Amino acid sequence: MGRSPCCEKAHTNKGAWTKEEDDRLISYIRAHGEGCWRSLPKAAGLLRCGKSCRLRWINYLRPDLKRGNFTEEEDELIIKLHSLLGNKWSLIAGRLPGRTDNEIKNYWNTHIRRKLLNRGIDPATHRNINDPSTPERSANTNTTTTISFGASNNNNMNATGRDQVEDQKSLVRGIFGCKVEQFPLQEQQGIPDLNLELKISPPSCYQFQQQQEAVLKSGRTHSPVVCFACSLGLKNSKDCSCGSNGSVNNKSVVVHHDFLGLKGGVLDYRSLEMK
DNA sequence: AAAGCAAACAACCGCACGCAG
DNA sequence: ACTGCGTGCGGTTGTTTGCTT
Repeated sequence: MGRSPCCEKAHTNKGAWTKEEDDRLISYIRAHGEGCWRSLPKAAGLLRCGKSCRLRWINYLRPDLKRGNFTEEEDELIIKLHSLLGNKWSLIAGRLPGRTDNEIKNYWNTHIRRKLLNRGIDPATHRNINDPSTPERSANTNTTTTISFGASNNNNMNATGRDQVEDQKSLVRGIFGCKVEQFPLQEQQGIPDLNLELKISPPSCYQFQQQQEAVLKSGRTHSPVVCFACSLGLKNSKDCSCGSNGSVNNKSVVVHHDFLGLKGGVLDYRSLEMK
């Protein structure tokens, strides 16, 4: 038996939303909050599918949306993030406050794709179109692309390969706000591949302890120490090694790492694939 | 002014996933 | 373990808008 349809299609409106429908939806959500989209249309007196209501609210009616043109900085950030994440529009949107995945997706398809093509860059692979060594990588495939930083030590690598590795390192520095060289153990042992399916694993407790110890040894009282669990909004979780009050042994101050540039849990961590 | 075309935007659709029963 | 529900995501399609001829 198939699953039941999300709504009774025969009795729902489709197409563009009217001002009246918008007002009804806004006032209902203001009064009752988001959630239970399936029952919302009936409760709000709307002849719409719940999914349609959700989409309308998330993409156009939410009060925290930033409307208007994308800035040059936003353009470049989207390009960077897309090169790292592929068509994970919701993840990219999480890095751009006030922008929605749908908006970014449309903007990508109408503006940025052409912009990259004009630069001679393949928007799917982010590599030079004329470079024959470019590996095929479609954003729609399920293939996993890995960035192997360890390969940077390979003396046999050609100049293009080294450039690409440096680009990738630079990209990770830019996006994640850290230097690859900050993880000496990983350098020694060969840095594990960065899985572009974004299966991000928190750094080991050992790394965090090492940072703490270094701070304590240095005698600095306000040296920033990163807690990755907190950076993901997982305060007080079992993976949180800093404590929720932001202090470590009453000596150093933990700076909740600006993971993907989202301070203070702006990003709903559930949208990150933590595997 | 009108037709044709392309770009931009809004919305829909199907699928996948997490969760509760 | 299985099933159904609710929700979110990404791809695609439909509509509107603006430009060119």
